[in-house]
Amino acid sequence: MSVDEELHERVREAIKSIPEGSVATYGDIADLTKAPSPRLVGKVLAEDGHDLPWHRVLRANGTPAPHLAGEQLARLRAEGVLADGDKVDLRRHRWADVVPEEEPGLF
DNA sequence: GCGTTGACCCAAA
DNA sequence: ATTTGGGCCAACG
Repeated sequence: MSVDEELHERVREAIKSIPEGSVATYGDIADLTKAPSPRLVGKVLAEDGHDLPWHRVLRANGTPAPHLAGEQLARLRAEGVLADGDKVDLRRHRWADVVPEEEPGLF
């Protein structure tokens, strides 16, 4: 297995792990999977994201990617994730609960 | 090796 | 809030 393929799988796994009603940013996934860059996450989704809950992946500011905005927002709305216009409340829905990162105290 | 093109991110103006 | 510019990584011609 090449490193590239493992990364590809890790990214997919991470996205599969996003619980319903929660969302994550490309940057978060990239960080969790140790991806070299968030762009790679986008590429993976573009190529092999058809069977993944890609609609739970948003950009850093809480807005979905331009071309998917309509579909993505519709799906999220169906899961109970309401958005103001195109922006989703990351503070509310961001997937940070089950992240295995060490928590430096609080705040 | 170089220029282009992305489901990106951030800081500054 | 929007635009601009820089950084980022991989794939393609």
